[in-house]
Amino acid sequence: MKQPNAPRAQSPDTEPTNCRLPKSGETSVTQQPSHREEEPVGQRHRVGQHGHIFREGDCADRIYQVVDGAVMLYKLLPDGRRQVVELLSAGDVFGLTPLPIFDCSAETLVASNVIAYDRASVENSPDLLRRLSAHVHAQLCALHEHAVLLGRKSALERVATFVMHCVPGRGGFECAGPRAGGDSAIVRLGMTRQEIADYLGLTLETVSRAFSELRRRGIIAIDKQEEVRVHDVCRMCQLTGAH
Amino acid sequence: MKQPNAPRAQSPDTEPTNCRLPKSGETSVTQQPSHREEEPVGQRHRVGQHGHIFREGDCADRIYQVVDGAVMLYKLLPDGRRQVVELLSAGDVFGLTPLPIFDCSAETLVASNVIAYDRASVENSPDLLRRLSAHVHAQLCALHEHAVLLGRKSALERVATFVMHCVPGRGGFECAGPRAGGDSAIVRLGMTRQEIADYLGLTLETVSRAFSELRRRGIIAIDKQEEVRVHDVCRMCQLTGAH
DNA sequence: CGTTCACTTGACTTGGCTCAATTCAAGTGG
DNA sequence: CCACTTGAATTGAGCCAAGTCAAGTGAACG
Repeated sequence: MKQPNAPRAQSPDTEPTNCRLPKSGETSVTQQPSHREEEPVGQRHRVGQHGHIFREGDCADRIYQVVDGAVMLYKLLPDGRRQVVELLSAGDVFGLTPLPIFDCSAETLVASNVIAYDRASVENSPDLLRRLSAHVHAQLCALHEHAVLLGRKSALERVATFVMHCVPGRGGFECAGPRAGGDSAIVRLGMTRQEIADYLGLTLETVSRAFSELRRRGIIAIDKQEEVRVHDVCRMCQLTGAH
Repeated sequence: MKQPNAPRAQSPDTEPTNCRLPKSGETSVTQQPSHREEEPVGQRHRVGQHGHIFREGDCADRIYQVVDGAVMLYKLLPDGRRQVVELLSAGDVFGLTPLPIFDCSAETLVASNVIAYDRASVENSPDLLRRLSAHVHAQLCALHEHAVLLGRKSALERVATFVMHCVPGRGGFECAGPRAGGDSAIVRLGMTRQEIADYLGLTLETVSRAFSELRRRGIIAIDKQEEVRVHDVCRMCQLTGAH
């Protein structure tokens, strides 16, 4: 047998154009204030929910940065299996590749603003390159972390880790630790079970079962399907496998 | 149950010093020719087989680049589960992190030469930063690819993918395709089954079984345990799931 | 020639996948 | 306001790929 959800991954609306966003001077172009004279300007674009910014294989002549919103990068195998390889938020950079084509597809999770830079000009602007690098290094570490999740964690640990990532300021390098007296948080997931599953390397059923298990244990409550109330953040953190 | 090989991952020789390599001017320091006047010089170090360059949590005041040899980056979970997050060869960059400490450990697979740059000076040298960036972008794409492997591929597909990565110039962006008349190759793995397993998110037994299965199918022959003869590269490539 | 260390193989167990209903939430229209 | 549709999430039953545990094999070395 092949493996997980081969026939289940939803096939996105296919319109194989080559560059989704309008080129310079077509629509919604906002000049960014340049830090120096030679600083390349980025074009600011608004992309609606579930809009594709580019697809795997498209000509990679631009580099993007998230201004606000949320973007996911994913790759597909020929038989339809999908893996979400990165979840991006404000500041994160995407579209980087050593090849002339993108290695993955980029789709917004919610309506978002992104800045598009000309690839060649980024490589010639030390200042911009340096500013982007800081974010890229953070993303590298996030990818390392995610490899551990995909390679070594159980389903429950994966879901617990995912939920913890949605709790701001906890579980990271400088976690404040358990706050005394009601260490709870309300978390908006902003993704369907299928999207979460494709990010965590699971099936949507397994993700659902993990949420149910967490609820059964009294660690979370599911308010509105997309909204999770974490009763005890610290206890949840224990379940991630990282502590 | 927790999950895979919790008690099996070998615990490396533990000597919790903070910076493994000698600082400037201690041993084996070779000045690199500087491209410009202000170009920061790197210190060249020779590291023996299975030598640690740094460990997760060490003070991250340097950035490294592989000159020759092979380096693996890995992370450990508190219970001992290990995931190899990157396999690096000549040109690859490591030690990048937004935090003041390394997010993973770096260990050589074979005796290697690496260049160590002062972190602060790299961030101030546009020229060096640009040169490193090209490699970093390639590594980002490799991490995306690896996330697909870890999240969505079967054991046999993972091992087939791994072996294909060891065949130079095949299976990539511009694969020449099946060569007429005896499309075979000899591949040196350079890793133990345990290391391969920790890279592929499997157990060493499963890796062993996958190799045996490939041999049973007549696709490979195992000459000297570390050396694999691939009889039909193209047929192997089919098994990776990517084609 | 025995010890060691890495690898292989077999028997058994199990976590997560597959398939198949149900349930739930949010429209839509009569 | 209530039936009906639709899409997402949940739950259950059964199965299989990969993990665990336990021998067994084989090459390397003193």
